[in-house]
Amino acid sequence: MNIQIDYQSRIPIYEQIVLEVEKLVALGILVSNEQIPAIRELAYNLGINPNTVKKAYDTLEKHGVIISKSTKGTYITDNIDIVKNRLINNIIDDIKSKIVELENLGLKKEEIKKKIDV
Amino acid sequence: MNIQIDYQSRIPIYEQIVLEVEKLVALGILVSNEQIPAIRELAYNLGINPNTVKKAYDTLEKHGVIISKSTKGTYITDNIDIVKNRLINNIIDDIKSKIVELENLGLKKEEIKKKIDV
DNA sequence: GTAATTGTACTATAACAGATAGTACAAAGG
DNA sequence: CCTTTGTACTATCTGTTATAGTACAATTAC
Repeated sequence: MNIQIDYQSRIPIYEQIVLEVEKLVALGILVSNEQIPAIRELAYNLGINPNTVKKAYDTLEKHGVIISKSTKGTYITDNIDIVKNRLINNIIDDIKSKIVELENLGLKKEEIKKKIDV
Repeated sequence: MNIQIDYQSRIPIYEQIVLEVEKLVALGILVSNEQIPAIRELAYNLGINPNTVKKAYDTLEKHGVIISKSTKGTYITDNIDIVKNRLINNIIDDIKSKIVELENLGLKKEEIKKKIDV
């Protein structure tokens, strides 16, 4: 599993793992029912502590992205579409709120459209 | 100076002050050469430590938003337009990168346009 | 069988950024 | 003088993040 961590980032490592896995799922790189690396394995590969990976996996399970099957490993949920849609909607909402910010600063929709070139 | 701080936010207080002041400047609520509250005064009003406000003011001065005049107080720069334009460009860049994210997730420009309703 | 691997669950500690507390100084202005 | 201003320290506290280490039960592989 190819995950990129920025150790200088303000975003905690465990949360970067969450975001990266969700992105890989949304991109279709990780598919339904696929097994993802064991906690200790991913920790070793990233050069970080297993507890940190565990924390990320716990969050991902709470988000409904993965399912841990006790001694059998951890797997991607079979409901990828929900994950993808949630991700897309979050981004859309971000964009919308930023457009409102721009409007508050006096920009008209036409100017915004021109600047962001949609 | 009406500043809103979210003490639960992950964004540090001093940085929230920076963002809020820059927003007030961009909105035209704070105008060129206007004096802003003394460090101790704003700290008292917000119920926080003067050192925290000092850190925010230092950052704002580095950003070219305010100028401190030793014992005479602290003032808004006379070059508000630069501050405003920088703020706008930052938001635009944010939006652009999020649009790229959406495209990577398979959305076409037309779909994006429809969803964000620009 | 048994050794290795899996997720899980702890406790303890370290490291870091952010925030607070307190003190002090020089300069300006009334 | 006294107050207010920005500035400059040191020390400490706090909460989050991350590490270290250990242990256990269940499954898998050989």
